[in-house]
Amino acid sequence: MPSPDRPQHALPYPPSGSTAGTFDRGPGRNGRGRREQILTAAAELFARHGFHGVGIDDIGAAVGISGPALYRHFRSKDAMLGEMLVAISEHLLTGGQAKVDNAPDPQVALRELIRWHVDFALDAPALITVHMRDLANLTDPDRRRVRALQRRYVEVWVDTIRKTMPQVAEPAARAAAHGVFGLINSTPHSAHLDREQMAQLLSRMALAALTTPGVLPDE
Amino acid sequence: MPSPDRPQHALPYPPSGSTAGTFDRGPGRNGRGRREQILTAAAELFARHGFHGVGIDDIGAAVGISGPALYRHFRSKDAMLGEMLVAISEHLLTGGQAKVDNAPDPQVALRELIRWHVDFALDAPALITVHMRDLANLTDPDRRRVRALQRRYVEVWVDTIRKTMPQVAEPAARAAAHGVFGLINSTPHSAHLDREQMAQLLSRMALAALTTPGVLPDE
DNA sequence: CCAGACGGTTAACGAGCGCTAACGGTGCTC
DNA sequence: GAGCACCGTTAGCGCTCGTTAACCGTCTGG
Repeated sequence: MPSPDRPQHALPYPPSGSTAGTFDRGPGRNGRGRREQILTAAAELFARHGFHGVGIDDIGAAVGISGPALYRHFRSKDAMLGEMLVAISEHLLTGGQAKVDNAPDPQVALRELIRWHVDFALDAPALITVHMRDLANLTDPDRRRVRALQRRYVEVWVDTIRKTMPQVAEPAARAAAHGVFGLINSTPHSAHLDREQMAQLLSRMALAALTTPGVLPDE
Repeated sequence: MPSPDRPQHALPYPPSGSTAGTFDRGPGRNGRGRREQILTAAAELFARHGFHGVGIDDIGAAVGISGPALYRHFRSKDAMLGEMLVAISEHLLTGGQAKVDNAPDPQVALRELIRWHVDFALDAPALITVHMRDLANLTDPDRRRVRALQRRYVEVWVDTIRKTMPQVAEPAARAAAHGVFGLINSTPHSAHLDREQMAQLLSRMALAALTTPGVLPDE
């Protein structure tokens, strides 16, 4: 890892601050908490140093265990990234779809969609970063799954955009949606406003970019 | 490299399409062309597979030579990335600064700035991708240089934004600038429109996001 | 109370990869 | 035409890192 902030070496047993590890011993009753804890730590590290810039030992150290112990929870390092990105993509899609389904009209749907994505980006900047950057490091089947989910998520946006502005051509709507993702996902690069200000700013920029008359071309 | 499109193995000597390699033999008169050719090929590969996903042999193969031959032109693989990213950052900064300096007023300056960045993103999508994704893989000194150049480029934007809208607070302007970068840099993810349509769309989205009244908060 | 799953440990293997070493051919310059 | 800079080549070293092997304490269910 070339970057600074390399995680320290781990203590032989869970460090003081560890919440899990005391209540979830024994067969069967654990698993869930530990796996999530590992994925969270791994996401943070992947976001900072990139997938290949993080070693298995680093991830282990971040949760207070040693490298190879991770293989009790995941089949491989690739599987960690895969599970992480598939989970994000599914979360984004189902949440976005739900927002649209529950909205009374397309205008509200679009605002809700924007806010949904903004909230996610602000609450999980590490996941957003990894999601944007490390797609290329996925296994082929994992990448196919993630790509498929992404495509469906984009379609939700495209449909909503075209319902609010029926004269916009589909390719333009798709390109605009990608642009808005880029806009909103820029959040990890600028954390100088507080959360609510940032959410408002991004939401308004996104809405203005999409709905200002004359921006999206008529077909 | 996990992804498809892995470059084929190279022929022992420059392939048919090679432009350089025939005219620039001998001591002294070459160098420039070859280095650029290598950086271009490397940028393309880095963009597709990530810095660590590309081997020295892959880069060599892409320009028709074998891996270690690259060390006749670059000190190390890190140096290639470093030179690449420093060059981009300088190019972006000096070009952007020039646009602002030559503009008659801030409004025009902002439009020119947007168009400048859009053109660059559309003409060099590989460089943009690498620039966004592989900053973490730079050597510490290289990263410092790139970061410094980026900061200055952002300042050009922040100044221009605040000259057109003096009531906007600096942190908000900075966050907005980052957002617009994300918007414009999303271009590699959506190449479904032709160049000019894409340029217009991105420029208008960016301008609307920045200048629509009520979007950027008053201080 | 004991069988066994769970979830840790350390040691070590093997592959991949960046980089160096050693060497050779080509074409310019004096 | 001797010398040399340039720019290739192949062989191989050494390190990093993902992964597996072998082993062990702890807690639980029958």
